Amino acid sequence: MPELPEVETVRRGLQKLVLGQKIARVEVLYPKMIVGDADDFKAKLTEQTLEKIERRGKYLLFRFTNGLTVVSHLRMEGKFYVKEATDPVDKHTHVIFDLADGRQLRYNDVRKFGRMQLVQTGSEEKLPGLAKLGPEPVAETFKVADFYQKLQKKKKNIKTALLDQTLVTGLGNIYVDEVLWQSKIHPETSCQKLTLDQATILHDNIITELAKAIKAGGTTIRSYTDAFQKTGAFQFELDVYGRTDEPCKRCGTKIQKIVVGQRGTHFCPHCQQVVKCHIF
DNA sequence: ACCCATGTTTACCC
DNA sequence: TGGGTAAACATGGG
Repeated sequence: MPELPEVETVRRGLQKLVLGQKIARVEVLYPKMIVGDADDFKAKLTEQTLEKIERRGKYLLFRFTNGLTVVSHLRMEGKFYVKEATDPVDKHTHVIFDLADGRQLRYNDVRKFGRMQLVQTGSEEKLPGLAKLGPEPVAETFKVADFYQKLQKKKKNIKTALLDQTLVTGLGNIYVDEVLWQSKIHPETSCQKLTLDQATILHDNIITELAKAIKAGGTTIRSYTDAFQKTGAFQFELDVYGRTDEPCKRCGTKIQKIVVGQRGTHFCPHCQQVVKCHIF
């Protein structure tokens, strides 16, 4: 579910709901959710105030007083909700933050893939997941020249490379299929065979697509909701993802679904052709 | 019953 | 050592 636009939508919702709140107590119902010692996590966060919520790639960064940061990754199905303490607790709720005003910030995750970790603010950049992240997908940080140079060194297909978060951060399976379709690039194209023109088109499409998806509140395919338990609207704007056997919106050819790098991959066999060799 | 699923980390290989 | 790839994580839905 959550790729960058969904994580950003969650961040904005939480920012409105719980900013400035003091943590009265933390309950951890599924300790594996916490990287490190869950008791330590609970003890250190108690009585701290949430000052800011930031985001890096698909990671949420909860900034607390005393230089503490909770790094949270929602992975496939993680969600944050804000509930009254008296509301019934869902069976997939794994962490509960009691707020001083009587409400609770609850972390819910059907598949239990998500993780949360308490670190000293600033040191999150050294965590394995964050250390190798590429630039945020905005014009200020994501530069074509750098993107193209890195593509020249990658020995992978473009879809797998875009999913690994090192060229640029934030794309997941849905948006990768979308930006490759928009750019008329076959998902199995070798990175090294992309031209500077193709890299430029792809770069621009990545920036605009993710910005549009944020504006729409993200994409809900099966279960994504934001902090208000509201679904996104971008699923209505998808061009290829999930459109297997439906006509390509550009040329009418049936959209195909194949597997690339273990991931279901949608593309138009007419608009997106593999570059198999260079003819000089 | 079997296969699939929006993501990352780990183990293993070259 | 660095890069690439497949399995692992855990659960629900079609």
